[in-house]
Amino acid sequence: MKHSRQREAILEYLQQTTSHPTADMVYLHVRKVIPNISLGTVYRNLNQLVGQGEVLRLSCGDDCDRFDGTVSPHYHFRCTQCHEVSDLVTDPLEHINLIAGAGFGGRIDGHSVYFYGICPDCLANEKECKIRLTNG
Amino acid sequence: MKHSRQREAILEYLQQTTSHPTADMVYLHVRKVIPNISLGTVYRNLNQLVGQGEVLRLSCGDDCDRFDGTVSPHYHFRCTQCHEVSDLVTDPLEHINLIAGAGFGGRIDGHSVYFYGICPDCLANEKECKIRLTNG
DNA sequence: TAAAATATTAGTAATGATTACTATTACGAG
DNA sequence: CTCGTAATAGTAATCATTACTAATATTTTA
Repeated sequence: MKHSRQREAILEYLQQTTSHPTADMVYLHVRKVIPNISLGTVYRNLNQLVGQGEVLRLSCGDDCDRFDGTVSPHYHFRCTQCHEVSDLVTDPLEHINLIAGAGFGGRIDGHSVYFYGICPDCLANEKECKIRLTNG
Repeated sequence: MKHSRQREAILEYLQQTTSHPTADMVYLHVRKVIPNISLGTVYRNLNQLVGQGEVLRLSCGDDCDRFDGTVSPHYHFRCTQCHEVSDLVTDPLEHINLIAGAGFGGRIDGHSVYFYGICPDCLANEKECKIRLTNG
């Protein structure tokens, strides 16, 4: 399917960043290229791209959704301290669909996994704090 | 911790139902016992119960959160057709924390998994439809 | 016990992400 | 080019959730 200029710019940004921006962050960035694009257009095109499987929607329990231009199977990690969402390099766990499907009357098409904990940066800061508390 | 009458009623309802109600559904049910309870009170107490680990919050990418009074480890399935959320009887997959943690600089505290697909009921209806389409 | 301190509430207003709407603009087929 | 369709910008509306406040309930303390 051919993309409009606006949709193309949104997709390009998502494919080129490793962050997992919210709709608002996408809006702010794409405005640098198309200054008068509207937020509604961003939402509409994000939904369309998700529907076509060209973009992933991440709902990790934050107040707002995030979007990911990398559609190959991978998992996500959310820091419970800074709320940053990052990719996790792990082999896909396709077998868990089978485990879950055993004895289930329905059809399992897939799964999404969100790991949570403290990210490397916050962990470093935490340690730093403890050292500071101990020494001072 | 001692619960107020309102919080007790909310917790009781969540522990006794196998559905995974939204805050609004909790509100509607608890109103049968405490008719003038306010929606804000429901939200405030749900947040408090979640914070204390007495209730789970489910964020499966629906527009609104759902709540679960069963806190022992288990997984959830969301039907992409009727949007119903149900429990899935499966062994906990604790080992995937280790798999994911390999080579990751941060600390992984846990994970949440949502399976999706077609639930038994919708699957039955779908088949029925196809039969009907074929025959008529 | 009663008075004072604290916690919780009902009700309502505010917030913020997302969607709906509408008049206008871009664009491909004939 | 001209018509018809699709997409847009801008704005208003929606809906889940949170914030606020004056009033009520509960606990503490004397």
